[in-house]
Amino acid sequence: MSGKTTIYDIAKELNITAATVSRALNNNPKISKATRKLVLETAAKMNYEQNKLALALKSGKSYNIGVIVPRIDSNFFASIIRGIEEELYPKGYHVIICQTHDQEDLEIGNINSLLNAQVDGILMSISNAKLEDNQSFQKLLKKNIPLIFFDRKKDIKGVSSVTIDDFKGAYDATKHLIDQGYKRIAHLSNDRLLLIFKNRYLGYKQAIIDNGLEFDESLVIETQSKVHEGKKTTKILLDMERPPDAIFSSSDFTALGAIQEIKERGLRIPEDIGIIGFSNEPFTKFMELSITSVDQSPTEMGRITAQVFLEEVNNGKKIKSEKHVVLSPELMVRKSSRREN
Amino acid sequence: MSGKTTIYDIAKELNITAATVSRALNNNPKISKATRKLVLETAAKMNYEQNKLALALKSGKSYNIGVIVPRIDSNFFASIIRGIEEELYPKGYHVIICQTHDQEDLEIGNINSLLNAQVDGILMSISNAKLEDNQSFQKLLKKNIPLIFFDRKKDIKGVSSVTIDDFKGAYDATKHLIDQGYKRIAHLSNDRLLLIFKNRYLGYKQAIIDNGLEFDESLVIETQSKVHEGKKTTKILLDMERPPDAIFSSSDFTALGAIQEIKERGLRIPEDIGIIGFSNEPFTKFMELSITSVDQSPTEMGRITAQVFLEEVNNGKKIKSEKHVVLSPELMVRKSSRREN
DNA sequence: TACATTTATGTAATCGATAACATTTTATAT
DNA sequence: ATATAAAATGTTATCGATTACATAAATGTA
Repeated sequence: MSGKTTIYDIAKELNITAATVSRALNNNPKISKATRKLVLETAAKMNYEQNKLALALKSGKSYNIGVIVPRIDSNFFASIIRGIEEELYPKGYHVIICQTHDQEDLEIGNINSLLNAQVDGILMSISNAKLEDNQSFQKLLKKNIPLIFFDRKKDIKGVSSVTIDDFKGAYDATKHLIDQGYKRIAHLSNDRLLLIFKNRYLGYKQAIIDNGLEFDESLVIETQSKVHEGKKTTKILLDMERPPDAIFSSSDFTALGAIQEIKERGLRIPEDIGIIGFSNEPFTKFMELSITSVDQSPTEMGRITAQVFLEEVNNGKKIKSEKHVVLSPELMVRKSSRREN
Repeated sequence: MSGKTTIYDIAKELNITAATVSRALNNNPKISKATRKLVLETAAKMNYEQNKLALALKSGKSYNIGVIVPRIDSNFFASIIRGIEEELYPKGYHVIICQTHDQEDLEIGNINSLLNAQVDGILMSISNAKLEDNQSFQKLLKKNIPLIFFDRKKDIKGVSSVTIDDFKGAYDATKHLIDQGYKRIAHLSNDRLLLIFKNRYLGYKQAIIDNGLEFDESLVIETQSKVHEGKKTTKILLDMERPPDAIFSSSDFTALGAIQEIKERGLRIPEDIGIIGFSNEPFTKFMELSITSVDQSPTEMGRITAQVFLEEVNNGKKIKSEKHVVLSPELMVRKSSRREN
């Protein structure tokens, strides 16, 4: 009554064995055309549907993959997940989502929880830089379950990654500001234990140096990726004896906070101060004063992460080779930094 | 070597049977303290971890639930998913995400695919109004698998839903415009075969009528939830013989398009024309000209949807009772409609 | 016709955990 | 010390599908 037709039901109905039914359903060559046809028809009639759970237990492949992100309700991560899902669904995979909220214990808990659920792979963006506990990762590797980092990675032997060239993104952004004539460029940084922020900092610094500007460490301030934090930090910058005339922010949200503070002080953007954010969040384009930002093509990143996973799976037991895909970011020049003409 | 310790391994190690191991691990009372301790220690030593797949096959509960949305990379749906995940993860559930991209075949495909994966329930926002094919839904119900609609629902007997009071949201928004002195209010609608848009239209209409304004059907135009569509439609409105002096849009994106068109014509907001959107997308608050919008508290909606699911699961075989939660929307009044003082 | 092949089907084990039922061991009462 | 109850453990079937191996049926060959 409650659905759930199994191959045994079909077998009984036709007075054959479950093995034969299984073979018929799987296009196994060792079966007569007549029987196959009969089984297929009966299966359809009885609304048979394969129980993937049983298959998974038998085969050791669940066709589920886990995706771990700090949070899902940010355009960046949501877009990555979109890309992953679109790439994997056609191949028969389902995507399980876990959020860590930047909590280390949840990060580890999620990994274990996904392992218990027998996922075929884990794609994740690590949230905690201090996550010294490589144990959970090692466990994955020992079990030969593909682990792939996207965006926020950790250097672990045998683990592939898909990231963007944060250094280049930052370098290009800073260079653009310099080209626009800005001389004293500040940088709203973030926890530099995380590679992405470290590299953005380094790219910024290199651009300053390469172009003969004075590099002033006091113009670099670490803050959190929140609007009000950006505002607070900008207050500090503007109150300096020699305030900056441009700000390259490692986050669109802090860039927005900076804009708010700058406007409150009656300063003009981009005439008096230039602003660039990072991530190309949708709102940067929507603002009347549109914000120049670095696009990370997150959907593409998700797609490629999924592809790298598929490659590893298809590679099977072969040599576990790391693959590191580095995508090129694109500077989206908008009003907040375009001073010419 | 490759991990995967099973209860049989532990049993062999201790010269007992798997059943005893299972009992020890599950705190079954029928076991001696000594054996339990021994098993627990050995399990820890051998890095045992329960295979949820085997458990799922045996128990018929996968502890996976499917969530089907049109797309995940919109703040609204991402926030709902966030709420769902946060509510269900602590209860041991994993959330599987599927996107339909508003395609009917994908919608049906997703349901079947999730069914095969033996999910314990499906939470979804239907994307296609024309989805006459109730077959897939009936299949779910027949199998006694909880199906719960959120936001975009369909009236199906036995199916619970969590929605917001779109009528009220629209009514309040329109009433607010009227209170601000706007006299000729247009409505950017959307496919009214979908209940949410139908109800927003009805709420708008009722507010117009209740407040003695003239209801003019030509001021209601269906469009798609895209910025450029909103712009295009607004063009039509502004070119009318008697153009509107306010626009209540069923989407924040069309509201944004409307603003762009209005500004290009040199009209002032909110002085000449008032604007209200729907959904309270993050950017509405970030804009310099912040947009008044109707908040749908999506994270809360997700949470409650999950709770309704849990209730149905715990209800077990009991009377299948529909539950319809209707959340109250909140009007977020911002600059785009605040004309007084 | 008799024997070798090929083809189709059946049998039974397996994946890992659980649980009803059976059996053994230990504790308690007489 | 013996009967009996209670506690602990073992045996085995089960969830649903797959598959190596065994067997039966069909076909081919001499």
